[in-house]
Amino acid sequence: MSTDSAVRVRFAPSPTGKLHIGGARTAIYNWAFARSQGGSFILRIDDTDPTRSTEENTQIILRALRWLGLDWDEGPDIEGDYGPYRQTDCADLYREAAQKLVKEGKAYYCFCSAEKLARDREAAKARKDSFQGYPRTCRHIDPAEAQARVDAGEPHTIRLAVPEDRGDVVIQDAVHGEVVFNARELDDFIIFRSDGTPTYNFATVVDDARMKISHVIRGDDHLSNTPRQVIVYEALGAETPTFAHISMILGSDGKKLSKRHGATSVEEYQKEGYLPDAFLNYLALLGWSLDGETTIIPREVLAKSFSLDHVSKNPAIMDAEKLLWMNSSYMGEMTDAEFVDRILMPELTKAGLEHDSEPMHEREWYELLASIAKPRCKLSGDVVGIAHFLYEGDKLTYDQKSVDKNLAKEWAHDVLRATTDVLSALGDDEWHEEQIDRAMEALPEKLDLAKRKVFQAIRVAVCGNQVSPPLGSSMELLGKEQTLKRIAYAQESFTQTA
RNA sequence: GGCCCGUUCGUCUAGCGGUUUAGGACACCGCCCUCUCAAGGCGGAGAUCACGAGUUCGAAUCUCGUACGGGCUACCA
Repeated sequence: MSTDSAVRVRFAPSPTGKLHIGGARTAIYNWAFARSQGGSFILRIDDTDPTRSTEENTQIILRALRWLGLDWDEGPDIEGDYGPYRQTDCADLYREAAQKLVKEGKAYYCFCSAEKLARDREAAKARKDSFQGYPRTCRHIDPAEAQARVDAGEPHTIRLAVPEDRGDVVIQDAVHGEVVFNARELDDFIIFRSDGTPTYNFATVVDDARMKISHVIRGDDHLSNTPRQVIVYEALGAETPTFAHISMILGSDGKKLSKRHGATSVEEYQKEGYLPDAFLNYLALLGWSLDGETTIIPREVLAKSFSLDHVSKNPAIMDAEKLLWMNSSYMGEMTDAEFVDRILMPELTKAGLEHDSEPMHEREWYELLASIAKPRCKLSGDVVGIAHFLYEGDKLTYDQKSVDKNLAKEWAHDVLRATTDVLSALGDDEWHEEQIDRAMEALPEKLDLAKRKVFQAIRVAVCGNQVSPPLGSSMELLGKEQTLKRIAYAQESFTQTA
């Protein structure tokens, strides 16, 4: 535990791929923890592996984090007092730190080749030895001799000398509680590769210590690495932070999340039409709960009330259905105006139905459309399918099945004729949802037909499908002229005149 | 192989020794609303709390073991 009271947490992705769901949740927890504690959230790019890290991935990750609405206080693009914020810019720092440890006898040069080590490991495995790690061969080489071999250019790595008498490494994990490891089970692990680059367990600790990180919140896969890192902190003479290891996210079959489970990257969810707030809410709840009752948790509440002791220990299976529900729920909570600006216009424009420069209708028209589209959308793009019939003009596509079932009937002709009569009687200033509905109200009785028959016939005539938004509002949106035109066309083309 | 972690309705979870006939959410089913589709309202079904011992007057909650799943054991992160 840090004596420095300032809470500083970091999210440190390696840009070896896009930001996946698990990483996103780790970022969310770090961010929410920082915000709830009034601390700092730091973004660091852990790109020590030059062969797999790319600048493109870094940008994708940054973009995904911004989309999620996670703002960081220090990072590669926001210089703070603890830079650099990319590990590739820290090469000298790691080298100096490692050499200092060698000088102090806390680390040593190892000349064993990777091939030999692999062979030894295989042999130990074959013998079923209980200890299959590094036998500390080079630990006992005289320092002067080792230095001479290094100076002569002999390939070498640097290994940390785990203190013989270290005993138990006890970790007070904020989500798991006390976890005990025996230092004897730890190898003298490599902290510097023969190519002169630091390994993960070394680089992160150097950086976390340098950046005064107070809480390390990361995936469960690092729990077993933690004792190694604690040893590094101790060798460095740095204070160990509080650790919090969060569980993994699994696919629907309980296996590790992969492509065959569908979308795995944040980018894909964005493209599929999920709202950042809904996505954030869903992910936050996957392994954390506010009180066990509340499911809709706005980001401000998350940023205020997140706490590590409500983080669950067990792995969570990603539930796409619930995410979808969450998304529709967030859309439903928007005001019509918000829905128009954030969903409707962008989607209609993307679909080529509207153009940025000049909207085809008045603002009220879009807000009315928003009010009927909202409860019918699960994903942003769904509005296009709902609104499409309004943009088809005279070239409405009629669904054949709907026509067969509702228009190609003996009653349909009369229904449409009677509808035309009552609607024509409405003045232009009366062309509103309520008036339209009222005008058509008496039709079933007048025609002595079931409501369902009557309105479904009208629906198909006007919307082209037996499934559509409510008739009154649909007609209002369509306009009197277009509505009557469609009815006339349908009557002529599909109905049977006895 | 060794070490470490996890195990409450199908899924996410509440639960921190008695208030529990184990609560909520998604999904599912039914009813209501209704001109279709949604949304909404009401209700239902669904968990021998992985299993087995122990501690205790009392255990989903504490301890130990077993099983199953996962992680680490790399010159990956």
